[in-house]
Amino acid sequence: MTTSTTSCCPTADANTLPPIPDPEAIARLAWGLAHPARVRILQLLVERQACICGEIVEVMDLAQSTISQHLKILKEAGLIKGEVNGPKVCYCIQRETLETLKRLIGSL
Amino acid sequence: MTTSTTSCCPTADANTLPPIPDPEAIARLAWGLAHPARVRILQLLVERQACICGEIVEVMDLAQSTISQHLKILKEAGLIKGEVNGPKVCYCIQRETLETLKRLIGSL
DNA sequence: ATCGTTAATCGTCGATATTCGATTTAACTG
DNA sequence: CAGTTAAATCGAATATCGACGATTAACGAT
Repeated sequence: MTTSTTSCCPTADANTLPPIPDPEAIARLAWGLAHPARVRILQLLVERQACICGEIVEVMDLAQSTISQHLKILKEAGLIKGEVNGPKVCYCIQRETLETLKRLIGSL
Repeated sequence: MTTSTTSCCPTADANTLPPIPDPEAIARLAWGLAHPARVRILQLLVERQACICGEIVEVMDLAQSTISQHLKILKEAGLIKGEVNGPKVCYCIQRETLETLKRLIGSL
């Protein structure tokens, strides 16, 4: 990475200057948290280990289609993943992405 | 806080169950980072210690008015503050808010 | 195969974001 | 005071979001 002109400082810059993270990557993840309903869903999924879509709908007085839309956004951001279980879908946090987000925010 | 019916568990819940952070507070801050241009501005302000508005405009090919708008949003979110310096305005990160954001995200 | 349940998708509406050029405001300079 | 520079604000066009009800799709059970 960086370059292949390895004459000087072969590993230094890679280690000492963590490249500035892609603003789009941060924005994309932050966007997942940029709505109270989505934050609440994430909090729910953290509180319980996982959660059926229907339970989320019950807790959060918003229409089922609206919740589904938010779940889609969270899924596209990679913040959650859903596992089909018969006619139900069980959602849970995608831990790695959440850690990535924390690390990226931490870089600021 | 909590309530004033102090009969049982006077301090326990406040200390052992860090209350679930207000989703709106998280969303409001995350919203500030939910656009690549705003992330880049924040990165600029971290990289340099502070930055004149004009410098930001030069770096980031967007119209001056657009940058000004993003700066306004960041300021309203409390993520930056601007200090008038003659005809110029010098922007810098508002450290406390950024730390708050990190802490809130960390709570997930 | 049909029904009932669960979740995703579609279509629409109003609200809000994003961007720009043009104008205004503010402050220094000669 | 007139002129210059810097930044904010205005106004408008476009795009995207957020919400909902209605419909569709997927699956289990009878």
